[in-house]
Amino acid sequence: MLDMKYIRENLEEAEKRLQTRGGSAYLAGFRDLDDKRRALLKEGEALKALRNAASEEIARIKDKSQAQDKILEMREVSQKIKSIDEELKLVDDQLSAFLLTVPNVPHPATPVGASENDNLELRKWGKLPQLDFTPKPHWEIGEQLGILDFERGAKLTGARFTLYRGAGARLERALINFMLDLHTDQHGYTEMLPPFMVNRDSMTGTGQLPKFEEDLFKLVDPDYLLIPTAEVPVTNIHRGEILKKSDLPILYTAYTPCFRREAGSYGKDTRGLIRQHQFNKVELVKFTHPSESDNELEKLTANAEKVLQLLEIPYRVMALCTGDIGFSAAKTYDIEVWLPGQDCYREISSCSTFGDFQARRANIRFREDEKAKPEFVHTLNGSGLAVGRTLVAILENYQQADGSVLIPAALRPYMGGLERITL
RNA sequence: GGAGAGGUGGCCGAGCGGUUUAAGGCAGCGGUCUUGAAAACCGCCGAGUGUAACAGCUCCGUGAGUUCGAAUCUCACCCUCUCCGCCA
Repeated sequence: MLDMKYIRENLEEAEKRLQTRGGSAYLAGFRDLDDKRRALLKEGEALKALRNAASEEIARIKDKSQAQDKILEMREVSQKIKSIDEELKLVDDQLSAFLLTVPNVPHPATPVGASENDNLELRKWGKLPQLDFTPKPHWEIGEQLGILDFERGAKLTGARFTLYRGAGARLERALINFMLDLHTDQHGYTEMLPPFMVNRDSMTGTGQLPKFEEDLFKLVDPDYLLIPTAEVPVTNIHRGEILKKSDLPILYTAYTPCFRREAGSYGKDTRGLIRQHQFNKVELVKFTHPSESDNELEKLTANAEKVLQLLEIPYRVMALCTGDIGFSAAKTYDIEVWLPGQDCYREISSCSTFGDFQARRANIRFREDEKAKPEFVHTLNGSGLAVGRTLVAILENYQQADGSVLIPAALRPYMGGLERITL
């Protein structure tokens, strides 16, 4: 959520910056609602002050029959207050509902552009594998080795669900442990294991609600929603809290499955593991001092990159442009991994800073010093990494001419010493 | 699922219709004293909104209601704890 005061005082600038995302008239209607709200507030408060003073007076009069005039007068004032409050609540609800649907203002460093074609490539890492045979896509490798079963996944649930088997299941689990160990032991993150379903307040805090409900899986009876990313429960850990400045930055990592409806992506990536309704991810989340968030985004991205470096898989880092960043994000780096079986780079991690956008929604604050007023922290998060897509990258980059797949050296201890997956 | 108890400021905890601007304590901050520390004593010490600064207004789990006036009374919901049942 944007700062109302900022919008009020910088309406044109805010609108202009928002429009670099590609839409138009993001803030239309704000001025009217805001003026109306403030007028009602002022009127109501004046009447309440009057009533409070009169109530005190009535309290002091011992013989209440002497106070009848005042009481009758206040009865009318209270009626007036009630109707103003009702109207105010209506306007208030409209205004906050409106503000919750306005996306974040892009960071000044986010390159301006209309679509993913305008994203900037910042750096490349690793050598693309030179294969003396035609590389296969991971779904063929996985099916041939008997470690990925797409048909039975569909039988058990439906499209975009996959059954992992044997060394495939083990590899997924090895990757989860490998990533968590790296981030906790080497990068200073504290491991969390949060609930996989959350309430509406949590989804609103990070920005999934109210605008993106159709992307979420919902439970029927308690009104809970399955998390689309660990970002939601982990960022909401500190919802409504005032943190100690000395505790910042707070670094959390968490493994969770992620559940996404993928509404609107019918026919996209229908083969293989790339786009599933349920996938595993190890997430990195930070709560930082506002002055440190830019730095911390660089570090967080480097932490995610480290996973691919240790696995020795080539990748590149992209700076997303204003037209391609997510609703809550101010600035985003995508890490794209090389997939020889598909002859392209695919997103495997998305690392973002949200500025105070989520902190304002979720009311997460800190104090500059003991006596200072609380201020909003900055929140950041990134995949470290998407596990299923990492498994895809291993299958495609480490595939051999005979159909087997080598296990990256860093992962072998997590695979019981297994060096190669064969039929 | 059944029965009971309870949700008050960073924490503990009083208050159950009108000097409550939420008692008191702990923690925290500042000071006196001290070589220094501790102890003792004194002062400050929730959040939001608003103002040049005051003032004003709102907030005692959430929402509705009764009343001139609600932390306090009524109703609904949420959450926590205890016991019973069931259960990995």
